[in-house]
This record gives sequence, C-alpha cells and structure tokens, in this order.
Amino acid sequence: MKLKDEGKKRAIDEKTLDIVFDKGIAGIKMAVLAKDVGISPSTLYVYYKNKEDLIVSLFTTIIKEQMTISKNENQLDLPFKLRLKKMWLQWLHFGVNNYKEMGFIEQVKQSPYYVKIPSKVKEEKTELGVELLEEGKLKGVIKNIENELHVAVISAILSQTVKLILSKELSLNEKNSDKMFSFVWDAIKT
Amino acid sequence: MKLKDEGKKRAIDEKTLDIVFDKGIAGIKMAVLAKDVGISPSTLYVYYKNKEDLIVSLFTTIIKEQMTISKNENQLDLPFKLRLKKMWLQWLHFGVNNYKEMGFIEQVKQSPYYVKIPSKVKEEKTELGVELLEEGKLKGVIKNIENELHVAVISAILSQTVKLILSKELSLNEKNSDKMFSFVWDAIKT
Amino acid sequence: MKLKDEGKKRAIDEKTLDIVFDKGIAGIKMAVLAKDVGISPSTLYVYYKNKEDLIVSLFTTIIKEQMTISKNENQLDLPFKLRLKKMWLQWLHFGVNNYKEMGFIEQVKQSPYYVKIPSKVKEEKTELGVELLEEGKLKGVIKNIENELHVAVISAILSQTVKLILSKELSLNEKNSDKMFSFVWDAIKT
Amino acid sequence: MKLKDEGKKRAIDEKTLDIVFDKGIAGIKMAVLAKDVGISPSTLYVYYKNKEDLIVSLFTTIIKEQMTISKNENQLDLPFKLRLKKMWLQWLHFGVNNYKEMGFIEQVKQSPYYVKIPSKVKEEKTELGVELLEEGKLKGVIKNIENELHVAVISAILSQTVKLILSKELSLNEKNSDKMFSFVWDAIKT
DNA sequence: CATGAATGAGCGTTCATTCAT
DNA sequence: TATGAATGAACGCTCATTCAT
Repeated sequence: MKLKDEGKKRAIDEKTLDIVFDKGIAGIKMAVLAKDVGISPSTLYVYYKNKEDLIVSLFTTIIKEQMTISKNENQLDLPFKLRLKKMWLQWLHFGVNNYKEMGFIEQVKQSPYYVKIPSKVKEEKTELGVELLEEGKLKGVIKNIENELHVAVISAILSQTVKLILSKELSLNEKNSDKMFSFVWDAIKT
Repeated sequence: MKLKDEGKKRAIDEKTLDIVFDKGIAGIKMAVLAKDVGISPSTLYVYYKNKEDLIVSLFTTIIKEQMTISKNENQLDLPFKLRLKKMWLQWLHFGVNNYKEMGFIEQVKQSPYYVKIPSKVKEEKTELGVELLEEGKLKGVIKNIENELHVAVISAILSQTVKLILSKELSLNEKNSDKMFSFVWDAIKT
Repeated sequence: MKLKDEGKKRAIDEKTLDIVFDKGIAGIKMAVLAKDVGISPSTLYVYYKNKEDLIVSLFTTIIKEQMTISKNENQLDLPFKLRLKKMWLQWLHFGVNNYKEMGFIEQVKQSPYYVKIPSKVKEEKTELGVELLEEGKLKGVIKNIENELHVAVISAILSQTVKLILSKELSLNEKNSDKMFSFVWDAIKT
Repeated sequence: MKLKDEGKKRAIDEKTLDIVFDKGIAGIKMAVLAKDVGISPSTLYVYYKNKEDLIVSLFTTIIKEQMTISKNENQLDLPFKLRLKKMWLQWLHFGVNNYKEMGFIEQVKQSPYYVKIPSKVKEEKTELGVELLEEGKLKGVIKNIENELHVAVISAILSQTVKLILSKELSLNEKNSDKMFSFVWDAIKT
C-alpha cells in the first residue's frame, strides 16, 4: 500500500535502536520515542499496533536483513581460507556497521518479548556458511567436528572483535582484521 | 525482638537472579520478587534501600565473588599449556555453575543501572591470568600480541562454550571440554 | 484531538485550596484531589509535573495575584488617615474573600515545600504601602519608627480581624470595620 | 505511677516539637522521631498509644502549661497600664521562650488532628486577663468595646512581636518591648 | 493521517503500627 | 520495658494505550 509515510516508520525504527543502545530495552518509552521521532505518541500507533508489535516487527526486519547479507557471493574459485576470510570480514564489517541492530537483537533475546517472536523467525539461524564449513571439512583443511562448534568459535571471535572495535580498543584496519582472523583460522584449521 | 534472618537476604538475591534469568532485568518487579521470596513487599526495603540498591549491591557482590575465584592456585610447575587449560576449565565450570549470575552481570551492563555502579567495582576487571599470558609470550609458546586480544579470544570461546552447554547443545564432559579448549589453544599458540 | 481545558487547571487549584482549608497541607492526596475535581489521578500529571509542582505553582500564582491587588489606586488627594483606611479596608476585604488562599500561603510557609519556592517569589513581599507609611512619618501623623513595626501592627490586626470575621465572631459591616481600623490608627498615630 | 521513664517521655515531646518546628506537622515520622530520641520505634508506643495520641496529648499538655502561666500574680496595686504591661511582657517572654510550643499549637489547629482534641481542652481559651480588661473598661482607661476585640488586638501584636524577635528583625530588649507595648496601649486606650 | 488530552492498571516506595523475642 | 523485624494500607507517580477531534 504505502499510504503511511514509510520514512516515518524508518525514523521510528531508528530512534528505537538508538534508545535501546543508550538505555537498554527497558528504556523504550512510547512517549519518549515519539518525542525523539518528532511525532505524537498516538501517531506511533498508526505504524505499529502496540509496543510489542514494534519490537517484534523490528526484530523480524533486522533478522531478515542479516539473512540477506549472509547469502551473497558464496561461490568463488579462490582458495578456501581466503573465501572464509572474505566472508568473515564481510560479517565483521556488517557487525561494526550494524552494532545497534545487533545489540537490539541480543537484548530482545533476553527479554520477555522474545517469546512473542514467531518461531519462524527464531528458526532462521544465520546459516553462517555451513556449506563452506562442510567443504572445508571435506577438503581436510578445518577440524572435522560438529559445525555448531566451528560456528560458535567463529562467531565468538567475531562478536568480541566487533566489541573491541566499538570500544575503540581496536581500530578497524587491514592489519588488525588480519590479526583477528588469524585467531579464527588457527582455531579451526587442522 | 525478631532477629534478622540473614538467609532472607540470600533468598532475595537468589530470586532476583531467577527473575532476571527468566524475564530479563526489566522483569524485576518488587511485588513479584517479594511474593517469590515469600515476604511482604515492604520487607524488601528492610534489606535493601530500594530497587537500585538491590541491583547495585547484588552486582557488586557477584563481581567480588568472581574476583575470588580467579585468584587462586596460579602457580604450579606444570607445563604452560596445561596450566592455562586448568585455569580455562576452572572458568568454564564457574561459568556453567553461575550462569544466572553471569547473565545478571551482562544485563546490568546494558541497562541504565550500570551508571550507578561505583567505579571501583567497574574497574575490578577480571585480570584473567594476564601474568600467565605474559609468561606464555616470554616463553614463545603463544602469539606475541596484545593481551587484550588474547583475552578477547579466550573469553569469547569460553562464553560461547558456556552457552552451548546451557542450551544442551553440548554436554559438559572431558571430551567436549578438551575439544573446546583445543580451539582456544590453537587460536593463540604460536 | 482533545483540547486542553484551561478550566480544569483552575478546578484543580480550587479543590486544592479547599482541601488545604479543610485538612491542612498534609491533607493533599493526589488521588483524593483528582476525585474531587472529577478526573483521573493521572490526569493531574498532565497539568502539574508532580505534587510539589502543584503546590509551588499555586503558591506562586497566589502571591502574584496578591501583588496585583496591593498595587492599585495608591494616590488620592484625600487626607492621610482616610487613604490608609481605604487601603486597609481593601486588604481586609481581600483577606475575607481570599481566606483559603491566605491559609494556603501560611501553611506552605511552615511546610517543607517552602524551601522549594523560588527565591524570586519569596522576595516579592507585599510592600503594603511602604510609601504611604513614609509619607505619614514625614507629615508627622504616624509614629516615627521603623516601617517593619508599623507593618507588623497593621497586618497583625488585619489578620486577626479576618479571623474574627471568618469565625463569625464579628460580622463584616461598616461599624465593625471602623472599630477595628480605629485600633490600627490609634496604635500607629502620633 | 512513674514506672515508665518519665525523662524519656519528655525527650519524645521535645524532639516532636523540634521536628514540627523544622518540617511542620507533616514531618512527624514515627521512625524518625524514635531515632532522634535515641529509642526504637516500637518503644514510642510504650509511651503513647499511637501517633494521634502523641499529638493530642502533647497539645493538651502545652495548653495546660499556658493556662498556668497566665494565671499568676494578677493582683497588684500598681497603676492599670503598668499591670497590663507587666502581663503583656510576661506573655511576650513566654512566647519567645516557647516558640516551638506555640508553633506546634498553631499547626495542630490547622491539621486534621484538631478534631481529635477533646472539646474540654479546646474550650480552655487563654482568658488573657479578661478580668483585667473589665477593670480597665470600668475605670474608663481602655475602650469600652467587646473583650474579644481587645484580646484580638493585644494578642495580634503580641504574636507579631514574637515573630519579629524570632526572625531577628527585632532584638528582645527593654526599648523594643516598650515600643511594641506602646502600640498595644495606644490601640486600646481611650 | 495526525494529534494532545485523558486514563486505568500497575509499580516503587513510605510509614504507622504490630509481632516476636 | 525495650526492641528490630515485619507488614498492610496507602500514596505518588509512570506509562502504554485510547479518546475525541
């Protein structure tokens, strides 16, 4: 339809993320959010049925965006390690650029709102290149253990790296990226 | 007169952790907490000045407990790798046994209550065996890079492992522990 | 949208004065006040930020009204005594007609709320015709002593007179007014 | 009987007056009062049945003290004006020395507790030398009008004088006392 | 679509009073 | 008598949501 101002909806989403980043999920107050957006509290309800709807919808939107990012340019004829590195760096940049979104997701997961998320969305785990991992195991270049463990390690170092960068303890440049990826590679390689 | 039941304070702390684990920090409702403990809401205020005091005090208590655990049996004449492993496993068990406490700490950190934590408590970072890392670098058995990065990797894998165990995706036995520690070791070793 | 009913604020003020007159300042209970006004307790907070704001604002409003009343028609070419009498009677009528407001002011002054009154408002003492007193002293018709003392006596008799009238021990008519003013005049005249 | 520690009761009364003087009657919090006295809250209830009992009893006690003071040394063979002056000064000193008690009385009178005061106590109006006034009217030295009006004027100037002294705007010495009494005398004399 | 006013449900907290020793 | 713990009954206030325009 698009009768409603789509830009306004985006503004609401953005300010919501800002608030959650600043004060946590409990900091979302409809009146404050409205003020931040520059609209009336009641106008919020034109775009979202209620607070829960706002949070659940935003959660779903973000998850879907993340799915999109992880799905592209999987196939190249580069060596395995390089392909994994490219992918990892892609996630790293995504994480750094979307830290507010990531924080929102994490906070919702430990809030009572999480039970309201449709299971369909919950199930959509970031596949995180499972195919790639399988290929690596077949080729014998990474440890032959459960994918979950590989995923755990890769994403653990990923999110810690993002945190270091955001807290300015680490600057995002090629040297540091290489350094951090070497942890990943050394951890999982055979 | 009635004697102050010290166990009651502990009961309050415990139920608080339960609530935060179940519903997040925003789920702490003084009335509900009181009911869970089996006392009157106003009795809570005999033990804590107010909600903020409850959260801040509990936070402080937990941090101090964590400090204690990380400080013992540092010196052995075992090989470096084994000593690091022992320490890592110790943290792993602590994390698994105190997952509610850990979750509480994490949630407070992203809540508005965090600014109320005395800076003294904030500064008490778990040193996490910095000395051990220095020694490893001197001996040339682990990468010669900033300690923060080593710490980041080690604790990243640690917390992911805890999560896997708690979510029953991984059971806590020697084989799995070894597997996960091998990630750690391979990641940081030279 | 609904338009803000300015009369509602006035109604809140009025009922507040009623309550303070009946039960004292400690008798102001937001829920009761709301019921008296015929609105929901939370609606009170649309008009006043909180209880303190209500009391302080009302105090300020009343003081400003009093300032207005004392400032008019100072200059006439009547004899001094007559001019003073006119002024005194004016205050008397004001006091009788605004006894609830006066009572409110007095009660706030001996309550912990008084420290919250902006000093600007506190400073605005009813000048109470200081100029007139000066003139009287110059002309030699009233005692040549500090204005504060004259003011003290004049207002002391004034407020006692108001009390007598309100308690029906004295009815407000010309004869009684004359009688009471004669006390004033005899007290201060040379 | 005197089984209970009479000194402790006096301490309670005194601290109550202090509190009312500092914060008003609404400032009486049983727990705070107990702390001020240096006893446990529950001990208060050994001496007074409840808060109302405390306030009503203290009110009654003070009123009775005031009665006592006004009743002595009425008859002298001094000139009328001098006798009135002596009495007025006596009251003035009483007022200055017992300002906390006076303030307490005034505050109770405009509080909901006043309806709980036994009417017997309420009726005990400080006679304030009615006999003396009658004598003055008979001798033709003071105005021949209702005693209530004389009393009103005399006590009005009295309480204003006390206020001036307490607020340090006027110091309590013979000169100032004379000045203020001259207002009284000039006001009521024929 | 947009809004500011209005509100009910509920929350954190206080406090006079009682309990249990 | 004396007390610290315990509590129920409020009270002030917040906030998601709806009303009325």
